[in-house]
Amino acid sequence: MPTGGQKLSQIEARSEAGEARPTAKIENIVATVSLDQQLDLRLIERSILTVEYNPEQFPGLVYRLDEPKVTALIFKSGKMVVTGAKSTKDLIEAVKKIVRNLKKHGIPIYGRPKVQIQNIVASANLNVCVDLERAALTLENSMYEPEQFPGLIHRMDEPRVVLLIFSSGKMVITGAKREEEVYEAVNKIYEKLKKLRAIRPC
Amino acid sequence: RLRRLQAKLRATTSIEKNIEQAAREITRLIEALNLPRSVIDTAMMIYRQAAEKGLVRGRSLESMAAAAVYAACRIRGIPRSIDDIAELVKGGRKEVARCYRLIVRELRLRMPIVDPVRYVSRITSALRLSPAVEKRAAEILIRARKMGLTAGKDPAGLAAAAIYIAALELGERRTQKEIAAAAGVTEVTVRNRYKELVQKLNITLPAQ
DNA sequence: AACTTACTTTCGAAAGC
DNA sequence: GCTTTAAAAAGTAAGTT
Repeated sequence: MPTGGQKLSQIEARSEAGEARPTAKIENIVATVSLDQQLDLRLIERSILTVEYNPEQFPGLVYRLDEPKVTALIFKSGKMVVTGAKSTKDLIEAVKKIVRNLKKHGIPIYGRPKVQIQNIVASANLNVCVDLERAALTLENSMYEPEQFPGLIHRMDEPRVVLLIFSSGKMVITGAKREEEVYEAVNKIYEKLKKLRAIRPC
Repeated sequence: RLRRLQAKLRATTSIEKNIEQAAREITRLIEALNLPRSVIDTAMMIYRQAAEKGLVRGRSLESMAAAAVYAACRIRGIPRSIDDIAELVKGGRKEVARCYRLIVRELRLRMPIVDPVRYVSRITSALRLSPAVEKRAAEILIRARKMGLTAGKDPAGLAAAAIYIAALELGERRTQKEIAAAAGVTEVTVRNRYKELVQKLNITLPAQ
């Protein structure tokens, strides 16, 4: 078990004994932001030429920021969805930049934006291969349909996340609301696969 | 209390009528796919359980019936892809797949993992290959699975590659194009699987 | 045959059809 | 349910060169 509080991404892939250790990386954070005010999307569309806005197709206005590289969907209710951030810091920085930019272009913003993380997507590597057939037969709440998708889909109860596990030992974790849940899920699935003897050397 | 009884009776009648109609649809699909009659019983049992759990509400009967047939084929080890079945209904592959996942999850069905060996005879017979090729292809697939080469790969592609190799070994060569068409995968997939099997199983093909 | 691009699966929120 | 966004995993597909 890794040292408490330390992020898996900072932990070495292998201990001195040579035992494989999982590594994880946050790939995408999806968050909602509330500005608590109505917005005139047509005004934003006229002021900022780089946005996309097709209300017939989708009610949100698409705003892309280069640094941090995120995409925001802005709605007339003053709520938005920000996707693409690789860290909480990037997310906060991006929201500040977007609000600052709107103001700079003459769109008045009154209150402080309220940010809520809705989903965290991460990739991880157990650094050992997984016997998917064995895992599929012994792991609860899992689905493995190689005709349709090469990964085993596992719905974990606690933390409540979904994992896409591949035979290479690499995986995708999604549905997490806190970064800690990602590391918790990776450690938990690693221990469980070991217990089920569904781990094999690569 | 009479009202409740009537409502319950009405609901039961409604479900029974739905199941009757589904039985006709399931029979149609099974005949169109040339599946053994025994699959009907399994598919009907699955559909009935799904209907009784209320999984049919708001979903097309056609797609749910197709999903039940696909699940029945899986349980009975009959090699039919979800596309083979989905192309016979208007909902499309995506909806049939969604219904199938719903059925498996809600009824907590333990689906056996698709065995590529099951696809072999279907492909070899379409190409008029000998039983010897069939037997050899199965051996290759069993060895491949033991070595962990089949995880995550499309069983049809694996079967196609094993047959390609077995046919070459036994002097009954078929082109990758012919085999790919019979298996319902692309030539690129047959080639990729074939290369990996030959390399990792140390298979030596006859010269030329 | 290589490359490129693109689609399969998973997740969540937004507003409206 | 759908529409739109982003991102990863590994396999398969399709179009070019």
